Amino acid sequence: MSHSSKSKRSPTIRDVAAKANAGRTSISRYFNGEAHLLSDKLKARIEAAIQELNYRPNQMARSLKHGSSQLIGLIIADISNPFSVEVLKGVESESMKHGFMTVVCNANNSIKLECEFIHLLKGYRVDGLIINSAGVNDDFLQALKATTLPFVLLDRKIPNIPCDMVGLDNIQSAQMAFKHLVDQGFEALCFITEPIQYNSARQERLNSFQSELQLSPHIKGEIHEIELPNDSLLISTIATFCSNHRGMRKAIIAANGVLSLKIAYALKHLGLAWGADIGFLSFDNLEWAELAGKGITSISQPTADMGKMAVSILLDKLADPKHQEQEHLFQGELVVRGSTTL
Amino acid sequence: MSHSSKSKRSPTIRDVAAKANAGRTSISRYFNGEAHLLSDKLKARIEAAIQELNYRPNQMARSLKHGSSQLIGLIIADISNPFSVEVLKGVESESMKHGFMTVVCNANNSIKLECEFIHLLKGYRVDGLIINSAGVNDDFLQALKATTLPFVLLDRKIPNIPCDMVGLDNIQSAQMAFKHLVDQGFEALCFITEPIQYNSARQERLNSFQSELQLSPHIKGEIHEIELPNDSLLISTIATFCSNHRGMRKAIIAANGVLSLKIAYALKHLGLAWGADIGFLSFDNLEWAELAGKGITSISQPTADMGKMAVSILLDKLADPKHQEQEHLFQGELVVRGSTTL
DNA sequence: CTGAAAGCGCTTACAG
DNA sequence: CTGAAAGCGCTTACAG
Repeated sequence: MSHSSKSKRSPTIRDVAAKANAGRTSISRYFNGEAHLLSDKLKARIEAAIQELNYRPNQMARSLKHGSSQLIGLIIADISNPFSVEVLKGVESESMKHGFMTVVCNANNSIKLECEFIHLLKGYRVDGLIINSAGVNDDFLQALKATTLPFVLLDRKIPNIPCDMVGLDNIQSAQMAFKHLVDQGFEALCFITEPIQYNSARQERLNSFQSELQLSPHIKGEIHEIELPNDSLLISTIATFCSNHRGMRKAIIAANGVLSLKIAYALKHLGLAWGADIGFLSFDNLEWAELAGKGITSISQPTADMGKMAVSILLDKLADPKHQEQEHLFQGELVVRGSTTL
Repeated sequence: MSHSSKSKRSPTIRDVAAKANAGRTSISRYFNGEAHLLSDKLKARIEAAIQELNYRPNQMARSLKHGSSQLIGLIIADISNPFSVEVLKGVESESMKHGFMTVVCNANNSIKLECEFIHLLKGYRVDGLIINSAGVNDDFLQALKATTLPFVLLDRKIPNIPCDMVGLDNIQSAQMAFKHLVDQGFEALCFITEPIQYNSARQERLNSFQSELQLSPHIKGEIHEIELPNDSLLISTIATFCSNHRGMRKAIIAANGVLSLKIAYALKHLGLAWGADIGFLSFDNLEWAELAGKGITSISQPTADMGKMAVSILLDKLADPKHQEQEHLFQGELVVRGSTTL
């Protein structure tokens, strides 16, 4: 009984060898960069047989024998986040360039699912992992450790453990955001983030904001952690912030793009126009940032480059498992739009 | 020499068998739903050994033997399109539910890359393919045929060949869009699409629009195929459309979401406010549709459901290769916003 | 330049 | 209830 959907099973190296009147070794050589060792006649027969049978080597068998699957696992915290999509594109193109395929898994913001993916990917013997973690908790660390697979962290890191990682320079970025708002004459700033626990990027952005605040006593600041989705809390938080700072020039800072979308809706709901009634600055550049109202000032990240860099670091690690851990931080770029120029 | 990054290679079924003082068959049974055949004592020893070694079966070996990889390949024309992301989420969640992993490939709108992915995925012996094709040309059909893999088409179909496919009811959707605009009193309609060649969805939307136009002689209509990116052509096309129809109530229809974004920028560039100076209707619902100007009226697709349905049809096909081809069309939903209520 | 044979880590009849 | 052995489709020493 055949397992393939069509009646014929896929041809194997054996079939090709038979048809080409050659040994299996020669077929294998043909596909493994050793074609030059073959005589022209043999090579011609092999090529004909491959053509005729439409043969493709079975990667599963290949991986099993060779020990490497030429697969890179990419675990994404939330594929709905445009940030992640751009990262994915960078990872995929760079992987392909080096002969690897990417297996993308969307953890849907669930650490549990993320751990499951780690195990699944290990099962398929991916050569390495690139992880934009949904959250670095103990379960996650446990799972990661259990795989013994080389990995690179993206955007988020593990506290107190040197790891390969690529991300944004959150300290610099938050400083830049803060400075820009102060320069624009804002006097009261409301920093809103999703829960920072288990998430180093959010922590760094928040901490950096807090430090700046302490250095600028004349600026009023508020910090709020809000777990999404929670539109009503978002709305009431902003409303309260506004009523607490009447008469002052106020601005909101959204710690990431997903939040920015929600905040934009909240502001709309409250009838507050960014760039007129209130300032608004967003981490992550959104494709619609110029279209909404007067435009939304953003901290832009070189997302695709971050994906590429992650692959590059992973390949270093694959080539040399003892390679020193690398931490590559990219600078954020401030894109000024109407929302912060009252 | 070890291939793993850490010094220890992964434990195999052999190691577990040795440690549990059992045969490999029993270990295999334990992992294949035949644990009930094992005596409690044997089972206990096996579990202990698995724990101790942190053993996970090698899926590559499993696939090789079993003939099925439990992998579904998903080829996406353009992952930057939010439509695709939603589809991906549907496909992934439904696949997982049935014990399959999804291997996502982003063709980046390149038919060439798409063909390459088809071959690569075949190499890894995925059990089936879900394809949101970048374009159905001869190369694509050739590649698809060569794989002999079961497949389901998403959003786009192959002319003249019955295939499993899921997509939008484009005829109905375009009619609904047309009717809505006419009902709102628009007199001149400008339908803009990316090139329709090799793309059934675009063809259907365009054709349906054209048919409606013929049934409504009092409505002026224009149709434009524009290959992206081409901001200047977009701008000049719209400008010309407007000057050709002075004094009439005008509206633009964007054939998909990617185009809508570009058109929104073009309108902004021209200083035309949708919902005031001109009407604007978009196929595909965009997350920011309510935030931009007065909001953008959209034809919304049940994208995640489409992904799930695709998996479901593929599984039917896997269970019974002779299963009758299914074509599942979803109804579009009109979401009215400010852009079409002048 | 070429090929036979062993073996990668599993599963599945088959035998007990 | 349990396990030895063959074999999935490859690659890699090894031998000629």
